[in-house]
Amino acid sequence: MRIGELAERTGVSTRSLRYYEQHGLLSARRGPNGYREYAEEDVKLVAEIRSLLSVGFTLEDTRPFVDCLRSGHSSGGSCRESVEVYQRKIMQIDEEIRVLLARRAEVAAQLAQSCPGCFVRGDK
Amino acid sequence: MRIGELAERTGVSTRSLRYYEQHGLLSARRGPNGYREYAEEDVKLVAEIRSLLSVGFTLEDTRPFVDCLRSGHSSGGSCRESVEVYQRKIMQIDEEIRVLLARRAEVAAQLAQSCPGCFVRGDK
DNA sequence: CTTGACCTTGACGTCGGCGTCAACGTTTAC
DNA sequence: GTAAACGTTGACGCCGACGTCAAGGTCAAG
Repeated sequence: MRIGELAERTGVSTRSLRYYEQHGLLSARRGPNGYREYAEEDVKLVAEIRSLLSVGFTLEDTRPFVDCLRSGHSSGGSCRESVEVYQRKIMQIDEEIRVLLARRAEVAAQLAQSCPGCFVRGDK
Repeated sequence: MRIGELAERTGVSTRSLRYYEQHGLLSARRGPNGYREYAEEDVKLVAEIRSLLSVGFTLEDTRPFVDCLRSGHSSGGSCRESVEVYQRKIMQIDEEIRVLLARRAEVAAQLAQSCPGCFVRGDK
């Protein structure tokens, strides 16, 4: 299939598909006219990439998952490196949450000081 | 005082001070040689800006606080508009936290599926 | 007088994941 | 045959808060 069809079937722009290829996450045979030719499996690769991006992974983070799928595994997450990325990511998210909670408290404290009568939904 | 001294006293780069001025948050008299001349109060203005930036405010967000200080209030947060920004910001942080918690759960679930034996610190 | 520490404006680079346009070749439908 | 709908590469724009040159003017100390 060509890039337009892959784009339509995955709901991803052709620009993004070329971008992924440029970064080594996707690869395509080339037809005699220079057009990219994709295989069925590429639909799954793209789906995996988008799924990971949507939960905050960077493109780099998705690489082990893509490699994992390419190497024959049915799930992109079932390789050691993917699992490591999962774990790093969770720790990273936890850290971000900690930062946000601290900020939240700090801002709420400043608000309380500037405006003693004010309160915020969620505070007790 | 000139820009170098203000930079040193506030711990902010001269580049940042000029950037704040460019965006209307700081203003300076000009000496006969074209050099910026700052007043003592500007130290407080800069401190307020940095304090807010450090808890995740954008430069735009700091404007009401700066205006508030300039209009004579002793605290940048004691004006109506500042309070509104505080409240918007808290709601915004809460939303980000919600998003992160959802992502965290989603990633942890995928990890658990790909790697049934794996667990993450913080999960019970 | 000269060095060098200060100041000025202007403008490009950073980071990521693309959107969007340009300028062109190919295929498909009528 | 021709026009629309595809494909190609290349390159700039975006967002925010600056860092970092470049190319110059100003001023105090020796």
